[in-house]
Amino acid sequence: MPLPLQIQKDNGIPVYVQVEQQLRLLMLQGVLLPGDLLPTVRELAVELGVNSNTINRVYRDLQQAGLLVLQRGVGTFVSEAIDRQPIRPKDLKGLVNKVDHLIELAQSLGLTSSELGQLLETRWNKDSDHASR
Amino acid sequence: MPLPLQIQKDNGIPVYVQVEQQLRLLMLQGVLLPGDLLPTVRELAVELGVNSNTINRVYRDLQQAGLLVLQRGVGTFVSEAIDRQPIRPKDLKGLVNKVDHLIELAQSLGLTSSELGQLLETRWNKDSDHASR
Amino acid sequence: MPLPLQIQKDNGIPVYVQVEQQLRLLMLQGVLLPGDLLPTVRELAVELGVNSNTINRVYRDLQQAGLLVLQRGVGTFVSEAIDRQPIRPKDLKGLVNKVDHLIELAQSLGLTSSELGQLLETRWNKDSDHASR
Amino acid sequence: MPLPLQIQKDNGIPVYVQVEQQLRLLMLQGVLLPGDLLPTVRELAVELGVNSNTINRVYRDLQQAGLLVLQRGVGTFVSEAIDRQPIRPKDLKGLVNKVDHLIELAQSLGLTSSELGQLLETRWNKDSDHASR
DNA sequence: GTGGTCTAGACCACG
DNA sequence: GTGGTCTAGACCACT
Repeated sequence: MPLPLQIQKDNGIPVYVQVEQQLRLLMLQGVLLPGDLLPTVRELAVELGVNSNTINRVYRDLQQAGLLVLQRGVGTFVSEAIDRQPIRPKDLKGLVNKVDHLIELAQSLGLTSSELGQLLETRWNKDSDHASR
Repeated sequence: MPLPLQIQKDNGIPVYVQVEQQLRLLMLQGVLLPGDLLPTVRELAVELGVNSNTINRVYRDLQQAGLLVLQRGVGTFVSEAIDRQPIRPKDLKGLVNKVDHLIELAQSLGLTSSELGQLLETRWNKDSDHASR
Repeated sequence: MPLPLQIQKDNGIPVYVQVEQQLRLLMLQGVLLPGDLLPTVRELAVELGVNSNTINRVYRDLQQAGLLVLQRGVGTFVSEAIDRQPIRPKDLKGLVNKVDHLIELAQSLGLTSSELGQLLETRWNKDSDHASR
Repeated sequence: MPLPLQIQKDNGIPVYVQVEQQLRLLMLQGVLLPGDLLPTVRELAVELGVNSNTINRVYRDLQQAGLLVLQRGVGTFVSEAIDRQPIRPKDLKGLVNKVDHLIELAQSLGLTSSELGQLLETRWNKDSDHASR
């Protein structure tokens, strides 16, 4: 089963960023577990319809972040030594639930996705401001 | 009173995007109301410590979006004819409340800001997928 | 004055690694100081006779390492916030002196550069082994 | 007694290079003497936890370099006819001593292993430049 | 004119 | 067959 990755070309966000973020999310969700073998660079490139250089960069970046292990001639694996545990399914479910409710509310108020995202970021930073003072 | 704008240079998101989004949010929140006079391009540029070209672009973009009106020799105003009403303070309060709770939850689970943002975007698009089917 | 960079193509070590290492060394030596403006991506590429993508990668890697600050449309600078001071000229001189003596000795014994390098790495790791136990 | 070989996977340097360099060093140090029998390809592969193809390549390379002799059905031996004498224990001791002192100094200055290696290489080449002029 | 992304394709290094 | 490097060149985003 191929990974559930979807990219949007020409939405402004670089493809490699999109893929990286989605892979991070999959690891966070426990869909990708430590030791798992990822698709070949070329495979994923074909699957997503992008150049293999782009996937190359994705894998490399995630390796530098300590999330993947690249073995030349062998393949690419989810790092065994991720210092962070994936979220427990129950917690994840609760989180997604809240997110969905929030989205529903925002949409009922006529907000766009980016507006909600901006609001979220603003509030997040506000919190961290307080925390760091 | 200066506008409550905060930008982060070198966080990857273009400055002009940050300013645009935040101005949109302020209008949405009713902090900026139709007819309000905005700071001069130069004033705002100095205040934020950015190139005035950048603010120029912000104002231009928002004018094209119909949100601002530029009157040469007079100043820049929030458009009187915004087709969309700002959110009612009560609704906004409820929304921000939910956002804050969500952030709290996400932080307690060890998520980063960008991860939560990514999750939000994923779920938002998932919804729209359903809606469009 | 151009930066004193020299690369050897086809010596096995990737060009981007060579350039990165040499730039790091220049910062260490204080030849490149915080705030200094580096050559344009394209300039350096031409100067070294490589593709600009390669230099692009060098700058990007060093940015991720916190050593450079890239400003689109402006240029590339040595980071002001390097947490590490360049070596004092006096110390550097002493170090280079020792290095030169060591090289002389190694050469008199008929060692090759890579053999000395290997010996150095072996001993270095031996030390860290002890230290970490 | 097994050979004192240590490899680090995923440190960027190919495994076969690490093994080759360390074997060369052992011969240089006189740990491996002409006529000595080396471990079987499979043995060494198992011991180091690498693919036997890798060890195969190591032995092949070192044979081509004239350092090893492969006798089918018998085993692999250190060549009797190495044109270069191992370093005398006394000289080696002196060299290692200097290396250790250098490492100590470099570490006290906060250098990393690779930085010192880079410095060493730079100086080495500088010398050869002079010599060749 | 800055840096940034992406492509198509060649060639290399490793197993 | 893996991943890795590099090129030439196009096009984009930002100042």
